[in-house]
Amino acid sequence: MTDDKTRAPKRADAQRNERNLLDAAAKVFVRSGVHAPVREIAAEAGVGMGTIYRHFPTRADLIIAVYRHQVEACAQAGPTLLANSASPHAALAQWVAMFVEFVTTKHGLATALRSDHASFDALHAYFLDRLVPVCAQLLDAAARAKEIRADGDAYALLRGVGNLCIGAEDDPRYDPHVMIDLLLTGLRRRAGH
Amino acid sequence: MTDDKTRAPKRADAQRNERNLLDAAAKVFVRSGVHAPVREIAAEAGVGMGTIYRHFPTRADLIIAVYRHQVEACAQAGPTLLANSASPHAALAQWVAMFVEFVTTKHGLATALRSDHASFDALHAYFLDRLVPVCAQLLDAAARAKEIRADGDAYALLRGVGNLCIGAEDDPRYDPHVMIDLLLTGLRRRAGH
DNA sequence: AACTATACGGAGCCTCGTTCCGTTTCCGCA
DNA sequence: TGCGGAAACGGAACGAGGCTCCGTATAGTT
Repeated sequence: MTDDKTRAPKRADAQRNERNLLDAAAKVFVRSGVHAPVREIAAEAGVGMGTIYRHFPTRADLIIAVYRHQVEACAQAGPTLLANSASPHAALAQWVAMFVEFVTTKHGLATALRSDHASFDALHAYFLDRLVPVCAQLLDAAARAKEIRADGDAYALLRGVGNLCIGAEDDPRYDPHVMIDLLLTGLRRRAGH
Repeated sequence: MTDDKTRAPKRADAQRNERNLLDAAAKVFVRSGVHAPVREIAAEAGVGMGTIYRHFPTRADLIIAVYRHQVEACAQAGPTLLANSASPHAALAQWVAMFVEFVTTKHGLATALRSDHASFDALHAYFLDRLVPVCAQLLDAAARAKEIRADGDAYALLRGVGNLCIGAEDDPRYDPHVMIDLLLTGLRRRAGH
């Protein structure tokens, strides 16, 4: 699926700069959050701003590149958890917790995921494309095991959980885990039904 | 509680401008959302920008002033619903629905409520100060009626519900009501416990 | 070594928030 | 009625940040 050999091998300096940029961005995201000024990232990497925009036309592209590994890991954890957990619902809960951990750990990622600004469309699309199927699989398994209602919607659930993570880091009074537990509990089939 | 007579009656033109500004802001918020440029609001009202900042030092102040009526209505609806509903949980659900309706109806209000930007602190504070006690009262009544778990936290619930409303208007695939139902269901005491 | 496609850097333009201050307007008082 | 000064006004101007554009530098090729 990737394009290692497909077309136009990049020049050596371009490849080097791309790596530098990724490292620099990762560092800056930790320091100043995902919304750090473009200039700051360029400075950290020691390149001009033209370079940053050439490699990553939108901020979303850069964020995606920086966090790709973790998103992939999260996606792959789905089936693994399903195989190794006591029940599908437990797997779902663990997987959601993993997602929450990831999202809340990065300054402002949750907010960026929900930004309405057009330039973040690619970010939404990537996260959703990659994770909704995994979530759907977990939901499905839990539904088949009669542990949850059958009408769970993976897309909405992921959106909801992502939303619930917003503001987690700068508000000690608000703990998204509690709300997310409530959500997953609500999803559960009642004993009597 | 208001300061009609308390101090320094404003000049007639100042009062007039404040009204104009409120009307203009309301109109602009509908047209362009709560994040519309300050210049646009000033232009709509036919005043300079200095004027807008003099009356409403921060955007939050303006938003609060524009929506004060509705927030008050929402706050007052709490006790009324409690008195007139079949059960406290039903009242809670209705009240939350009312809040959701209000928040999702205004372009970007939900997002603004969760913006981490310092200038919106007043907005958070106002909404929370006004509505958390009402929510707590409903939660309390429901807990006393043994309809829900006793550990419900009004602050967290309101935050969570507000968060779940984010992105409702520009994503037809995401319906906050479903997620909020799940949340309230999760809050419910299980039959067996 | 010469040549050219690539890539680079950062000045510059744009939008938007916010401030500042010279000008205008209101209104109590003589 | 006319004046003086406090209260308001308006918008130019400044700073911060996003994004573009193009003259310059260089890797890779012949």
